[in-house]
Amino acid sequence: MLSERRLEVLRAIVQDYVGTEEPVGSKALTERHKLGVSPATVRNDMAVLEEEGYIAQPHTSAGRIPTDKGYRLFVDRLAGVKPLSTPERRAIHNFLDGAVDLDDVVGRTVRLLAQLTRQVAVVQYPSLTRSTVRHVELLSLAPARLMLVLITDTGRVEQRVVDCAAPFGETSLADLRARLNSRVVGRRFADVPQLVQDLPESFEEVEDRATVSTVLATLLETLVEEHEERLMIGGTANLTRFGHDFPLMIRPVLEALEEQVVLLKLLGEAKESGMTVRIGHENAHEGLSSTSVVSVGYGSGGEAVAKLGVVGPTRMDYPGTMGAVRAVARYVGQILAES
Amino acid sequence: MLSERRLEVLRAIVQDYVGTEEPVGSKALTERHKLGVSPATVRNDMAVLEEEGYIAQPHTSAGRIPTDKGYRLFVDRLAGVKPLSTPERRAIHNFLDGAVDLDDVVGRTVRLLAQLTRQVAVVQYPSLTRSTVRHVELLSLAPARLMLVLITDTGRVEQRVVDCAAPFGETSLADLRARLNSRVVGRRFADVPQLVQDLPESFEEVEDRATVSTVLATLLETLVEEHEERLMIGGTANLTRFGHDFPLMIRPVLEALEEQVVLLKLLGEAKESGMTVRIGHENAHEGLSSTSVVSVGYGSGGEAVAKLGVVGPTRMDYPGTMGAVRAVARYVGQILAES
DNA sequence: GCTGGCACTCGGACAGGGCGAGTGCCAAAA
DNA sequence: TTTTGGCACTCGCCCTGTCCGAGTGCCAGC
Repeated sequence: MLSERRLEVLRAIVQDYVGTEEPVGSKALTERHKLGVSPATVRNDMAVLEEEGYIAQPHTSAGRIPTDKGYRLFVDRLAGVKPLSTPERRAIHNFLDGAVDLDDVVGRTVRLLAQLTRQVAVVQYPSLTRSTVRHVELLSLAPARLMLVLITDTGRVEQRVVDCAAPFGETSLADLRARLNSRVVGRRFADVPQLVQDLPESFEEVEDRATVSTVLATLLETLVEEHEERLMIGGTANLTRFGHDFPLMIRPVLEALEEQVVLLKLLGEAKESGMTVRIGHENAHEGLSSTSVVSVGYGSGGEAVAKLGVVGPTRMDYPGTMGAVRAVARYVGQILAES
Repeated sequence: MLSERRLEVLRAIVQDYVGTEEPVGSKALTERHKLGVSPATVRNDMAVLEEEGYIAQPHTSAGRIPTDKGYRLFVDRLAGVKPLSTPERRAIHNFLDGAVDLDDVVGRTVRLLAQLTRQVAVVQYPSLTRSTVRHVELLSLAPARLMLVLITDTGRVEQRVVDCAAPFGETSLADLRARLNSRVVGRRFADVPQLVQDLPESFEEVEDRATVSTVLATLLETLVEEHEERLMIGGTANLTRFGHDFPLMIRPVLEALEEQVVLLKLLGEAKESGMTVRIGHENAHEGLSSTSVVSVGYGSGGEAVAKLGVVGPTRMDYPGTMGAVRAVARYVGQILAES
């Protein structure tokens, strides 16, 4: 177990390194922080911290930098979440209040997060399966061609064209539309499958039954498809602030960010509730092994319907970033609840 | 006027520089290309080309590199458009054929273009104003709340929520829906405003007239709004192949790419028909002053409904890039026409 | 357990020298 | 007039050696 002072030394190292981007030595530490001990003592503590794997030195005769394990300890035990300043809060409100539709909300959120944290922001669209149905619409585009439109309580709209084997009459269409809506409106998407499974049987015409089945199949397919998991990223220009070695780091990160699948997995790995911080090698994807990901769920009501977060160098201002991410997530939740 | 041989020298310089990324000297030129003259002659030609501003030398005693003006001449008079290889064509088909909806088409196109050209790809969604209406749908979400859904022949779907002052009955709604569709289906969006302007008057109830006006206002607003001009970008990881000085160049480019407005303006400046190549400082945005943009319109029928293109270093393989951009645009056009 | 002192290590910055690619100019050849 | 070979010159790059200083580890003393 590390003594209180050693933890204090680690905290100081992290803070200084995040600020200066340079390995921090014992002398500088004692000058900038009131540790109440001499550099020599700090050196001993550093030796222990290094022994334990919390810090490392890039080369002999250089200062120390925190390891992933060091950041982990810092985040878990040494750092709080820094609340935002009043101007920052106001900025969030100003920025988000003018949004007109869901695309706009997500777009603004991405830009806001990127600006606030000065890092790469990732925002997932509210997931279908966790939302509730506001309305289901069926329209006929051509005799044997329907369009299915789903509207969620988070304002998301999903549409899909359905080709039927046989023409489907207007009355049957109205009928199906009414029944469908009466069953699913207000329910969670996750519950939809079992709510509609017996619908085809209630139609008399054989052809109609087939059509209804096709429509329902499309509906269910829409719900499970990966396509539901859209996301938006922004602030990639902030990658240039990565550090001196950014030319080497930036490429794998950009590549990872281009792969929606990777990002979705990244967010998917985060805890369901509360904020998740994944540091360096804790991220499965190796392109992201020198980045940290701070993510949190957000939602219109009590529970999360999607996640958002930022990706930045492991050497990031964790308290500030966590504060910004949390604040934005909360406010986006409110916005969605209102709309 | 430059002699034939001098043009040949310029062409050789561009080709070599694009290939090697290094200033090219007179000796190397004569070795790699069969110019039939000695290095000394080439030196004289180079002196003239430099005098005229087509090439420049980064420092004394280094080789020459093409200037923007040099690339311009190269593109205009010296280079053809390189047709794609058979495997490349096949790749386009394979890649694009599986698309299920418009988002998917655009997404695949972006990835395809980025991969083919190894540069940053930008694809604009088919514009509303140049598409034709396939269907207009009105649904009632709540008594005084409607949803307007627009479907275009290019498969694009746009929806908007309309809040009305007064409730709007089901019959009025059906009535409006029918009238609206009978007037606009199959027409170009650009013509919609004048086609619907007298609709409110045909309703008897004063309240209904107000509602109809509101709905139409929203409809027209949807058409003109910037929001219509969505686009998707991809392949930003290719920016790392920019050259040795990429750490300096990449930032302004990333910043420019984040600004949809900038990109839209960029594409907007391109010619309506045929391919447009903007080289270096020809681009208005200064962050892009060391990049070239190759863009072209694409569309489902004869005329262009949107544009797509790539952004890369001025030192790019113009013939190859132009070939890829043109081929992709053509095939996307076909895909859209079929769907 | 803390502190001051001390020798040691090593990376980074700086300067000088050699190398070589490339140039410009010029006089001679075609 | 154009092309060519020759030649002196320039200058960026790389390699080397040196110096400097920050930072370390260790140790003896408090």
